[in-house]
Amino acid sequence: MHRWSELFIPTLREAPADAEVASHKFLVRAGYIRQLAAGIYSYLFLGNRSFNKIIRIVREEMDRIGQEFFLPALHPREIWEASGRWQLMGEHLFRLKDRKGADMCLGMTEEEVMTSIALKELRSYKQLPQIWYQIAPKFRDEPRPKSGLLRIRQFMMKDAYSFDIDPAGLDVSYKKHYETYRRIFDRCGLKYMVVEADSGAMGGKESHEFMVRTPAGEDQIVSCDGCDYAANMEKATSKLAPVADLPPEGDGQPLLVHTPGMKTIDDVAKFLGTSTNNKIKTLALMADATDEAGKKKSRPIVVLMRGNDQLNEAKLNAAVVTATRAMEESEIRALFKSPAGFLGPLGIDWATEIKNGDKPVLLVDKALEGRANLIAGANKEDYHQKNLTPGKDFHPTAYADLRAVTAGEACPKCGKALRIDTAVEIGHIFKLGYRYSESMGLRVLDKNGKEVKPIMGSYGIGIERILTAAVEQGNDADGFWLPAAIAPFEIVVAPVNVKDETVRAAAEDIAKRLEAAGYDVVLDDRDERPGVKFKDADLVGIPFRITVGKKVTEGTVEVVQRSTREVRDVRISAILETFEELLRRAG
RNA sequence: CGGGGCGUAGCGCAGCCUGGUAGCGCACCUGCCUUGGGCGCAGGGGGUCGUAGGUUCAAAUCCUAUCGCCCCGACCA
Repeated sequence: MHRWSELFIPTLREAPADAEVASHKFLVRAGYIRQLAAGIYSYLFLGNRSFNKIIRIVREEMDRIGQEFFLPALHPREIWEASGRWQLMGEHLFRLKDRKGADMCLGMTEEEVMTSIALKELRSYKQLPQIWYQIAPKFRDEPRPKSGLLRIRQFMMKDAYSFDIDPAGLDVSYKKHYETYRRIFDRCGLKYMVVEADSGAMGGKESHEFMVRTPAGEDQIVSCDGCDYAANMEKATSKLAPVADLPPEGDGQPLLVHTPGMKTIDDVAKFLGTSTNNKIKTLALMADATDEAGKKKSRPIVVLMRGNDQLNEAKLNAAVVTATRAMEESEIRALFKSPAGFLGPLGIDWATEIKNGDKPVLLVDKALEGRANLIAGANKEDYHQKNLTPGKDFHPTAYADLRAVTAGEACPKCGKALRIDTAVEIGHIFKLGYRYSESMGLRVLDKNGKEVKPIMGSYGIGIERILTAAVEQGNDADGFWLPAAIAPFEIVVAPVNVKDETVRAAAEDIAKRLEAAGYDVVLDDRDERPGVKFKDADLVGIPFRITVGKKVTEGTVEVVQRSTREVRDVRISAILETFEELLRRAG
């Protein structure tokens, strides 16, 4: 039996000054965690108990679809070199040397190790499909660890990898994970959304993120209350209200207009008496790269958008497959022959495709596709152009969805108003495709004895993010409450006065019986005043409290539900039935 | 990496401007008292003032460097 008086549960009255978000404050105050360094935390008794319960759920569900491995955290450089990520990951990868001077790194994810096992061992289509997973620490040298356990440098991750003979097989493995993830997060008692996501630098096609809404989160999620549409901002779209085009002026050819000193979209629209949505916003960006010879070369990326739309950088990065930065004044003048404020698409020899070629890229947001008689800068100080029609007066390298969705716009599925929330990502599944089997040379023989590349999927769950999200999801001024399935204890039994023998014995008896019935119980047998015990019980995340007080003489105790603070008097003789109802049936 | 803030006892803070040998609350220890929401009284222990160097008779305090932590941004499989 767990007796509080013998346990190390260092609760604090005050949160550390450097904690900002609720989960950080409370996990420290409740004695779950202590910080060792930026983004590195120790889990104490309560934290570790909760952690292990989460892991057990993840393991039970993953065992239904896959096989658990345990892979090294310490990796040789070679396998990362082979996948191309020794370079790609840059400073994010923790690197070190062994005594012989050989380069090593700490695993930030395990595609390389899993694939290297697969490539040595998998020979035949008969061995596929495979789903291999592990639950193990991951290391990422984050430029800015933050918000307690939300973004840390060492964390526990369940990572799984699937190998299939063909895309149809991958669809099956993907779906299995999708369903398994739902079961895991349901069992963990989280309220979450599944959103369409950008697959990021990992490549691949289909991708879903499992998100929990909380102001502490780092991701922006667009969702619809009217239907099941939900997507990451990086991917979200909306049904835009149509904008009336201006009538052509004069002969309909591009028309130079004098706009002295009018540099901003608003200035120009007001000056010309039109809506900002008939004005083109021209964004001058630059993509830096190094060529084979190691020489730096930059390629201009110019983006055109509706006047009052905002660019979503993740969408842009996905479209051009590289990071971009704003152009410097000198670069603007070199390309446009004009100062900023009067930029436009005319008079520049744009590339005809994004890939290859050194010519500047003109990307036009889809919201401008099919529009006519727009207004843009004339690439001449104090002048703009009217009557500009994309495809007629200038030719975009490509059209792409680049605009950031804003709250209140119409859902692309059902048309209701979209909402935008911040959320924390607790899981991510995506179809990797052939990236690693390609780069690392994974091949098996198919039915016809022909060598084929298996297709892979990759699936991750952040263990501490489940805990963090649960705390963010259930807390108040006094502390937090975890779903019973992941709480360190389900019930705390609090005798109001341990010096009162009747009370003490009754509490002891109740705790024993509940424990015998299979509940995780802690008996707060400390010789403390009731207030101290109640405050601690409220703080530490245990979903139920049994208060054993004077009413024991009448055969009654109080059962308090932490989340609602609902109190009910329960006959001691009926205590097991009560929790049967409260915990077992509630799941 | 750019911008900002902070390092003084386990936690929260004051002292620094104007240099004079470190203080408050909570926590902790002992005793008494109390027992349905962090009780009361009395006594007590604990600090290289992040680190290094400098100025000075004297540095938590002034100067320089450095390390660490937090926040905003950039970044984020």
